[in-house]
Amino acid sequence: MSSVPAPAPAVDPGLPDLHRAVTGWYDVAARDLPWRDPDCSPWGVMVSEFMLQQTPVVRVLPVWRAWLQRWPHPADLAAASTGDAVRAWGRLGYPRRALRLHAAAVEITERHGGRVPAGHDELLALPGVGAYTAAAIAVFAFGDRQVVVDTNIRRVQARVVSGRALPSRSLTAAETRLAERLMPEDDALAVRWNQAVMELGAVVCTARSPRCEQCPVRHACAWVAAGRPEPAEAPRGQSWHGTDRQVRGAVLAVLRAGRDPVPEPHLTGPVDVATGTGLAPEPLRALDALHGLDAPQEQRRRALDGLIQDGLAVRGPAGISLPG
DNA sequence: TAGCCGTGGTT
DNA sequence: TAACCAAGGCT
Repeated sequence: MSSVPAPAPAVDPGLPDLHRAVTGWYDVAARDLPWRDPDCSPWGVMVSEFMLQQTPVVRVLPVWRAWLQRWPHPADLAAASTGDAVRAWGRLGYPRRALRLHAAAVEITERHGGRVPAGHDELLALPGVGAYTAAAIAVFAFGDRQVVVDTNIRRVQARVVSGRALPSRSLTAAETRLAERLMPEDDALAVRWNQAVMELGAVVCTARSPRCEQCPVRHACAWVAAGRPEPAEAPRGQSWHGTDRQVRGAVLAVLRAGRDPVPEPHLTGPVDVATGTGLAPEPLRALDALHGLDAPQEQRRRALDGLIQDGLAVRGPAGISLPG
């Protein structure tokens, strides 16, 4: 025994206190979300994780309910068309996530007997499942003791432990190691801990106006102790107006609004082509919005080509539509 | 790795 | 009001 080197010192001798404070707060303050229901299926958890990638909870809720109602099991979605998945995705944004979720459902159906796999590596191999989502499903659907590092947890760690206003732009190995050291050893407690820190970051330790007065660990927070210094680096800024992304979204909105193929010139041609086309009211409204952007034909064509390239749209004899 | 991929609420 | 931000993944 004496030859065994002493273990590295714990991050903080008060770690159990931290665990108690945060999970205790969570027990009282947690939002009642359907995918946190103990009866929620792994598939329900998985769908929620896909939808929550870069999309706020309040916008996910109604779409998630309708999705699970329509496709209660992976095989149900796998049997549907990708176009139906994209349409059901609605306006959640990043519609390629709908394609990836569909592809994942196909793979689960064909290679996992229709059941969401429980293993982290098998999850990670699914389309649209990265390090975060694999860990999240393993933890929240199967009770695994896995390290979850999302934007909320990164921010809480940056403030409470590192004393910085915001984490760096990209995830570092040090952050993952820190998350591992902070995680409780007990499996069940680790699940709650992950959920609780995430929730704390989502509703209290927010990016712009943190509600420190509501924070269960404000007295142990390094950032508060340092006087809440400003962020080290300026935010990147997400450009939108006039971008290809904006046009791409507007083109897809036209396709999503109706079932009938849209003649290609209506999307990419001169603006006046769009008038009196016999389109249903909804697609016509979306088409007006597209043309209201006043984007060059070249840009609209580029957007459409990109959508087709990505499998979000198909070119048929009668025009452009969502896939099959 | 940095840039790209939607959409709408908040500040 | 323009900018920022949101339970990321992929190339």
